[in-house]
Amino acid sequence: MAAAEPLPRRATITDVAKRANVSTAAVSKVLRNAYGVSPAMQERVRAAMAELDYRPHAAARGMRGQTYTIGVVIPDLRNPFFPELVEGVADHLDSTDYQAVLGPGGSTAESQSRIIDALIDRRVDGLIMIAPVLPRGRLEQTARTVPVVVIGRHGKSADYDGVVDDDLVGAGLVVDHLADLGHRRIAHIEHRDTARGIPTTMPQTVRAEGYRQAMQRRGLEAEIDIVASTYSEAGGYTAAVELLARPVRPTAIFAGADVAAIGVLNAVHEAGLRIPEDLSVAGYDNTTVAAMGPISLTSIDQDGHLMGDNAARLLLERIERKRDRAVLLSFSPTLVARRSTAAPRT
Amino acid sequence: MAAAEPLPRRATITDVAKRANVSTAAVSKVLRNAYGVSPAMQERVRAAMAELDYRPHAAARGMRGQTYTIGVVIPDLRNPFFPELVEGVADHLDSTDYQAVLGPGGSTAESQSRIIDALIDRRVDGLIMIAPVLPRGRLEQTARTVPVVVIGRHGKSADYDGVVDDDLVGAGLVVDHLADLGHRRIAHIEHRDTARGIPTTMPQTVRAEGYRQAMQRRGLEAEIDIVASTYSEAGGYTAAVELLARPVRPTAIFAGADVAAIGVLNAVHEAGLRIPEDLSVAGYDNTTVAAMGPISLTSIDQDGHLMGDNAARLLLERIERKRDRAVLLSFSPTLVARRSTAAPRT
DNA sequence: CATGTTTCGTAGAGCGTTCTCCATTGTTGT
DNA sequence: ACAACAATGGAGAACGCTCTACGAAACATG
Repeated sequence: MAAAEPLPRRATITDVAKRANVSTAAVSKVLRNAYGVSPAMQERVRAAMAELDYRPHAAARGMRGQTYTIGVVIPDLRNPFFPELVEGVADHLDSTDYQAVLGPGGSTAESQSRIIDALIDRRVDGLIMIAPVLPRGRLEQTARTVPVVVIGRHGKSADYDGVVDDDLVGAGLVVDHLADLGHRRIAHIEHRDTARGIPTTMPQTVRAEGYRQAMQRRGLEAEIDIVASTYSEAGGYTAAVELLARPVRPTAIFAGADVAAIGVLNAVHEAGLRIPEDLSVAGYDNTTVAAMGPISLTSIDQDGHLMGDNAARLLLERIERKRDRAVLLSFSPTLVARRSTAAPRT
Repeated sequence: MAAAEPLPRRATITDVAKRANVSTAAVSKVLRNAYGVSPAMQERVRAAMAELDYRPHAAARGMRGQTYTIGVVIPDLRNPFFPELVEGVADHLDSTDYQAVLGPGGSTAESQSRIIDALIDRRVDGLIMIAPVLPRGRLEQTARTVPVVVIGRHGKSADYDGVVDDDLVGAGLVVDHLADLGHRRIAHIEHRDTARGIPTTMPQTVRAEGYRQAMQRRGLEAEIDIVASTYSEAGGYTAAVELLARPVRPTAIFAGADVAAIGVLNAVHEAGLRIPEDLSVAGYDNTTVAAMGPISLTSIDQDGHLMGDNAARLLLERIERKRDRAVLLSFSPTLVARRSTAAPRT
């Protein structure tokens, strides 16, 4: 509307300094609320910043100090559990000067590596990695360059902090729930990574192990039946097809992830069987889909918001050097029973 | 492993220059493949970069030149359509020097505004905004500061480019599909924003208008029945409850978004009605949930990948000043018929 | 009143790039 | 042979901020 806005250039620290009749150093101090500035000067500088609508230039700050930017590496935007984590992180950071930025990581080690480098090139102050598939060595090497918190990898490390769901317990909850209902032939669908390495620390491995231990605990070791597939709709589908073709069918299927459970549902549907009358199905992650009426999937709920919140807290502690030892936080999940599980027909 | 890595400091342009026995200016030229570099020097510099494992420092580049970073503002990570767009953007950028970074925007104008500022403070070269809820003025003001492409807002602007799905056509496809099946009482669930402003350019408004026009075209203007609610599971649920309580029930419900359709499914389920025998339900967006066996929702598919790809292309054109006029690309959606729609019972 | 001790404020050198000149070549035209 | 010009490489000033010194007060101490 206005005819001539002569120079819509952004105000810099120099502009503010001129306006307030102080040095740029002084303005910088106010900005970082560093030591050595009188209330009077505080006031003047803040006023000048407000008048000029000044916002510090994060990239420029980064050249010497911090960027106040946290990079979050997220492998798969489609996984409905991850937004929960991100929201937890973002909410925590809202009360600080830091800002989260997401790097779309992709699901391969190469693409995740690329994104991590890209974020470091952009000088993030710290990195939160959600379920990274990187080899441990790469993780630790990165963690020595920049503060890192890893979400969803078990194994402890001296170089980074960790936040995990106790998948061992979670898998146990499912088995107990099904066994309590009277099931004995409880099968499990596991995610078997074709890639090399990182065996025991990934959630899928721990979930399978939890299933195994719980089956033993309940005296069902003879019924242990694990199908290796992938945590995806297609993976769940093929695994279910395989299980349904067994001479003696399982009466319950525990899929290691909700997405896979959906695939199971599809297969069961196609086979003309009914849930839960003919077969009980349980998932893991308690994603929003699980709660949907027509699906109503029994699942394990992890408090993603809480986990994200804690990850952010740990990272800030690390960035601000308030703590020297590495930490691994483990959160206990809970079971949410829905209509996809019931007592087996006798 | 190695006992003494004395200085794991990152290599800078100066290190490369020293190593190759040239000036930093020369290295910079190679980096930007600018004019005035002999093949011999090219070679030497590239070798030095490789040996030192040098990666340019995006933040520092930004001080004078570009950061090669594209900000993508995404309002809701839970919306399963958005990852499609992001993937399209990321794939396009993969073949360039640019890198996408996501800003978790939130669904309010304030939070989106904050994120946009935060990204600009971090000196992104351009911004892709996914379905922003900002007032048009704010959008254009931002667009005058930094190159912008907006996805999912109809209205044309001189200051930014746009990429949209032709929601008018999409809504028409649904009505035609249902009318062809023999339905007459086709109700529509609209997202009515409580916030002020931005009326005609938002997708929801266009979808409702498309519904209206199509109903007229099919001679069903007397049956037009729009319930204002929100595009969410809860919103779809309450709207459906309202519709099912009508003295004369609709035989088909066209929810403006898949999430809302899920809510409808829940309500119908609870009411003890069957789909599609008692009621046909259609959604919009063809999210992954729609395809799931137990849900099998007829929906409108937009090619998110293609839209994201084009948004990235437009943005790069704008950043590199290859084009002066603003552009609005409109993509035609297609209908995906599934089991949630069928002929009404006579 | 000379001497410490705080407290407040500024100068000015970086941080890792880009980019505008400018200097030095070698090549061409006359 | 000499100007004119293209091609190549480098010097050095930005960019917007932080941060280490250091100076100048103001105050307390003996």
